[in-house]
Amino acid sequence: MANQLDIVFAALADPTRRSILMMLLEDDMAVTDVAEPFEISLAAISKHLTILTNAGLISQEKRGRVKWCKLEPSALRPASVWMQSFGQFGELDLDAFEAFLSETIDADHPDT
Amino acid sequence: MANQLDIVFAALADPTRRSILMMLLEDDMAVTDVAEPFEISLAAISKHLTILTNAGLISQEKRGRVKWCKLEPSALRPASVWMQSFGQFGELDLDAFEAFLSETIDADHPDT
DNA sequence: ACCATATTCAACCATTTGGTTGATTAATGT
DNA sequence: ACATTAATCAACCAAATGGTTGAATATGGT
Repeated sequence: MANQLDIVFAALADPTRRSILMMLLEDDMAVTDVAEPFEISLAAISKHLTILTNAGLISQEKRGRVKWCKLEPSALRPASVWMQSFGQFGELDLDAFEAFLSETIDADHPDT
Repeated sequence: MANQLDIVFAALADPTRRSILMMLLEDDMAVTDVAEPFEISLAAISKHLTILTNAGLISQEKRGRVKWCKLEPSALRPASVWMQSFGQFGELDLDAFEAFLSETIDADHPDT
């Protein structure tokens, strides 16, 4: 019954999942490697990855015994577009974004 | 413990709450009037409004016995900025947005 | 064949979420 | 004073969420 926006926003509402997405910005990763920086169990990470996959935010492809996770940024588009309806902050302020991004990485990534 | 992004994305993950935000795009509204199009109880709407207020997405001001709800679009900025990190869809396609918006209003607003 | 590695599954648990109803508080109209 | 209207509170409920552990399922290396 939940629509795509529900699912995408709910997926983004968890800091572990946002952190995973940030990690995947750099490169595709195996499930075990995704889990490595976090203190929770591999099974918990696996669940988070399922949620991200259901939201379309990542895709997973199994090669051998390794399942590779790949960022799918286009899945964010509907949510991003939705937010622009309130977006009287106009065009993106890239400097503010860079500052925000580095803070976020520090706060969200347990190990970096 | 939850940070602001958690709270904002979680607030946006519910279709009733997004619908309320859309309604408030047009004008400030009293709680009773916000509740009118929905089939759930006034108390449930009141809870949704508390969640939106905690996320900073609306503000509420009591004048007389009426509590007015006002959209606070600037609260969306951090979330919107965050999403741009994945935004290889570049600048906003306004036509796509308009189309999306009208669909969303139809789907989310029970009465319109 | 055997063992190790990668990942998921299943069952469980505590907390949160979104809803309900009935009572309550506060402001207004007559 | 009294009834009406606006909104929240309190107690409760079912379902979803985010986590755990231990077992199961592939796949790969030797």
